[in-house]
Amino acid sequence: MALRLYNTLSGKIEEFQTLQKNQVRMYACGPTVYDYGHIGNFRTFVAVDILHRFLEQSGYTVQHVMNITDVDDKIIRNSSREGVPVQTYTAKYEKAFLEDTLLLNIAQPKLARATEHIPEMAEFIAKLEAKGFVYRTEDGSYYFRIAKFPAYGKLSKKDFGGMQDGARVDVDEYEKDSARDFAVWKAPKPGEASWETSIGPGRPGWHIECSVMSMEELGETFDLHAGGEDLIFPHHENEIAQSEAYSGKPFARFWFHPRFLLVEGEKMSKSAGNFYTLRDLVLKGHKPSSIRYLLASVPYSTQLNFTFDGLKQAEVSVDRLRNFRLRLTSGQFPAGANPEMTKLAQETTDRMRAALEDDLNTPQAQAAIFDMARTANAAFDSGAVKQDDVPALLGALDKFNEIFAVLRDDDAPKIKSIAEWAKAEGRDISQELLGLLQSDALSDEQVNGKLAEMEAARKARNFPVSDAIRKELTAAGILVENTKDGVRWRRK
RNA sequence: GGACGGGUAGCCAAGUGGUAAGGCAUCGGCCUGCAAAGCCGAUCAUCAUGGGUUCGAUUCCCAUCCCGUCCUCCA
Repeated sequence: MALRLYNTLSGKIEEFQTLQKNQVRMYACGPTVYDYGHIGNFRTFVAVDILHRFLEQSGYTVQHVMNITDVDDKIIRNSSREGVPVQTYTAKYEKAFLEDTLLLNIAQPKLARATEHIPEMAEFIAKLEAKGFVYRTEDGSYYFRIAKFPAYGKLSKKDFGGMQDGARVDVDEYEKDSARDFAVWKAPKPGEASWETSIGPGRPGWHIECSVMSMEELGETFDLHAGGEDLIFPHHENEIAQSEAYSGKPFARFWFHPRFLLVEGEKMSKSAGNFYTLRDLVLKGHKPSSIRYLLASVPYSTQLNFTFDGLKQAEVSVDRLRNFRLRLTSGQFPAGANPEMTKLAQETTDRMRAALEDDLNTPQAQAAIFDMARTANAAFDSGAVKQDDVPALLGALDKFNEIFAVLRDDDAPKIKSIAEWAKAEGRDISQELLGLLQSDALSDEQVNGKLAEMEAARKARNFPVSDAIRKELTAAGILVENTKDGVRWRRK
């Protein structure tokens, strides 16, 4: 079997195929760095990351490029309002974005910054102009002539054939030949950032950077292009027009568009008061792993309802799997092997693979691992898990984690950097976050020392002392479990 | 208004032409010095509403209501 993916271009689920065997070349639209990333942004980036990880798990080498849009109207407006150069302004948010992706265990793609490719964009536009796809207006802007590109609309399934260019043309854009034509290059305006180039001064239009950078990094035709569903039109439609007009060849073969999320059942918006950046959530005391898990719990192809209740549930779910893993790594098992367990691990791995191959059905993959955990936990209790079964079970869990990336107990160190940032920015830090930070306060040695004391007290049946120590450790975010095989612990 | 996607238990949700995964929550039990973790059992779904097709629909078709995305710069 192979991965079957919904392709926006064909409007169908298709078998994913690459141009070169075992190699994927993909381009994902990244952030416009004008503010901190919100959870909607990260829903998209997590979805793309899951695709990336599953492709690697499937044996592909993945060449993954992501743009950083570091010049646009909003950036120019905000930076001038703050009185700082564009680069200073964008550097801050780019840094924050990259830290955020680390928080969520998003594998880092190769980055391509718009402002570092301005000369190439100018050349690209010059060639399009030479081919007649682009025209220059009196003020020095350049527009793409949609009428020259009959396939326009094939991605968004819009029919522009019957469109009449009416008299209803935007006042600012009176020079365009057709209202539908879009800017590939914007003439400079007083006080705005602009670049001197071979086609004159100005700055790039919104779409040109992606055409230029993706083709530069991945070739004129590559395997997959991703971005939020809102980018289908006009952004990706325009990219296709520019790129295919330029090269005369098909641009990306697969188009991957994660759907939007809702927050508490409603559209996320600042005015509705349900707008959250990733950092907002962390400051409220939510773990990055819970957030990632929740974002991955609904297929990318359907809308996700992001709720705080769901976030709590996600944390408990992740804990369950972490506990299961702890049992596997710290337990003592009778010698030998139980074929049932090996079979269970294999079936689980197969189920997860089949689920993900089915257009990345993440909840079914999760169901498979939970089924395994339940069955294996029951087998644990009855002593039916043997030494030789452990690697197989752990292996299935690892396969799961290669995709979902939530099982490491590393939330506390990650949160620490956010807490420091919050302090520097003068943001409020919740009690919950302070509590989470606690779990990193004691070193492994200190924890083990306390545990030794506790065990000694328990052996002496000095329960008041052992209970006091347990309480102390719990307060420090350490979960202690006493089992018949001895004591084990992990950071909550 | 047009195009498209969705409405499944208290919550998040998968899925199917033959009455429905998984997680969370709730209740009871087992285990346990306590706790934690785990297991077992139970409760919980007329699958938005109204029609139609069919031996049979939650799954296909139509209508209605609701939600979301896009219809030029929002992931």
